Amino acid sequence: MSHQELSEQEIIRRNSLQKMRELGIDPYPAAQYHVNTTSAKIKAGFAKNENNFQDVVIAGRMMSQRIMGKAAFAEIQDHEGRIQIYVNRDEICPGEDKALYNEIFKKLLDIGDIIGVKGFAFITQMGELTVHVKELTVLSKSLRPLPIVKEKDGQTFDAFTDPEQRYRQRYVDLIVNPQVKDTFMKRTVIYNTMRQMFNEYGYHEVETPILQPIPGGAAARPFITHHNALNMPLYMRIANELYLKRLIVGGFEGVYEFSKDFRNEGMDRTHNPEFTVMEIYVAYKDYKWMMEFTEEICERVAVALHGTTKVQLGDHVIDYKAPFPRVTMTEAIKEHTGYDITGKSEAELRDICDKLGIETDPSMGKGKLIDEIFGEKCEGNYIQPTFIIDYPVEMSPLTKKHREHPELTERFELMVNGKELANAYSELNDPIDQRERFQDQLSLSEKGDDEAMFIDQDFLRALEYGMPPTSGMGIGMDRLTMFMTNSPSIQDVLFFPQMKPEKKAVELTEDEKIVHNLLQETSPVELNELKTKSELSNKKWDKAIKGLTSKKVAKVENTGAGLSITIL
RNA sequence: GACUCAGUAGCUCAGCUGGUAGAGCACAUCCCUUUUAAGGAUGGGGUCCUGGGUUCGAACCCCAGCUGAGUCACCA
Repeated sequence: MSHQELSEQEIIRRNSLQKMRELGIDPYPAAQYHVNTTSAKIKAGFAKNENNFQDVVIAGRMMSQRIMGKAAFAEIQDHEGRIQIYVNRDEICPGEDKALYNEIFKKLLDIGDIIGVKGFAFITQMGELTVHVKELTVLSKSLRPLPIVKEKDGQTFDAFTDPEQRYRQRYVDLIVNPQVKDTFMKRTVIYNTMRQMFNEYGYHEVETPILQPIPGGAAARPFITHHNALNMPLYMRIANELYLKRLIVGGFEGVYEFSKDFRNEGMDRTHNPEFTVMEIYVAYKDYKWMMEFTEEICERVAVALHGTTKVQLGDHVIDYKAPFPRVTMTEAIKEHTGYDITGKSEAELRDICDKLGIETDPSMGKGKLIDEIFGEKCEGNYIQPTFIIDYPVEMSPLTKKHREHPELTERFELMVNGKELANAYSELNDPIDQRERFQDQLSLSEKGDDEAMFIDQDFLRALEYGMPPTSGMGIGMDRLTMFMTNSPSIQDVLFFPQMKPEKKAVELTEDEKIVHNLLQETSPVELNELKTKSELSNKKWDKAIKGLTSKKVAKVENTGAGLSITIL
């Protein structure tokens, strides 16, 4: 990057860096810096025992600086918060040489630089707990100015709020917006709470493949990739269900996995292409047991985060106090639409959809139609935690048939705030039934449902060896985190939400611009056609198109039928 | 994918009816030894998202595009 592209402030900071080196200060020292406490520990402990804080060493990022002649105040932010420091010229420079204060601290250090200080804690005349600095060490020079967010009496000034910048430069967001960091700390507390609980129960945390030859366990469009050495397609996993159940077959009686899943579908406030699911499978249990287990998870997580089962979420207070109501899908639909779907045929269900104003298409089977009715008319009504239970068999190909109603399955979804939070079954372990259900999915697929499941022969083989009765459950961890931290968007609970890559404006020559404009009208386009349209000479054409490809603005591909040019 | 809104200094934002681009913070120089969204003085800093068009003249109006956000659709 040339100096011309740098802003004035960036140039000044690079110059400061240079001057620092000239003064014999290493702006990026290698040696370990021995910190002996943190901002939060000083704040928590000073009032109880001042003597414990007469020799403190802390390090962090300088977030503000108030210089008054021979003395100055600054704030240091470490991983637990901020604390003020007091810097006096004659104390950090006891001899004749005052350069460390006059030059380094006052002029060459900037907001954002990382420093370490040694000193003692005291209270200023204004009542602020402060570290009186005896020794100051430069630990890392920052070359870019940070947004300066200020706060007074709970009011925030000049907040760094632009969502695009916050998501693209999450590191900056984390530095200047403490509430953002807090959300991610809470996310970790949620994981730790759940892990601890599962481990208390004696279940094993395991890992299963992300690259799979057959994407199974859910109805979703997968990402596809290619393995060069094997020369075969591989899919990114959409769920881990089928692998975890293989482990139950293998003799584990309780397994769980926190797993990144990938779905090649739309993105919005609640969907990111990669997201995290926790799936757990426990042998000799059924979905009724799993409901109580799920209640315990919710209660423990809420209490770990908030000290209570009541959690604010938007305009609602969600109470995760067990037990949650159990409502069958049939009851739910009857309650919110007035229609009883019991024993209805596909045609009758389609008729109900028409009357309710729900669009249908011929690829939808019975299960999908019922799912549509529920999703359209019922789902949004369940704000407080509610188990919706006993789903139609068509929409649950991996679930055991209901012990009393063979047209239903032993399945529940936990609804919170009108959205699905968890999904669980008494797992289907009859291999012959399972094979038939897969066959049914296949015929759905042939009807045009591109989410219907593939047949996983190896999974069927595993079931044929015998799987104990098992209950399994999955929780969307991102959604759980959103609910538990009152975050309105999934981007607020993912450090690095998926975004389009940043595009830099590229300088184009006149001829390149002509070709580029034509490409904006039609792309991809056949090479000779584009060349004719551009009306450029052979030489100019060649130069223009080579320029565009080298600047990664366009790409030339051999399609077999000829050369085709695509805009990037 | 559709619609709506937005893009101006490092950050947050003004910018009237189209007429030489502004403020606060930050930055630079200076004053000040317990300040605290420090204060005071002076100064520097701009591809007004990009490309066209209208116009004597465009940050502003029109068209196209890019990026983001929101709503909806799709999607467990």
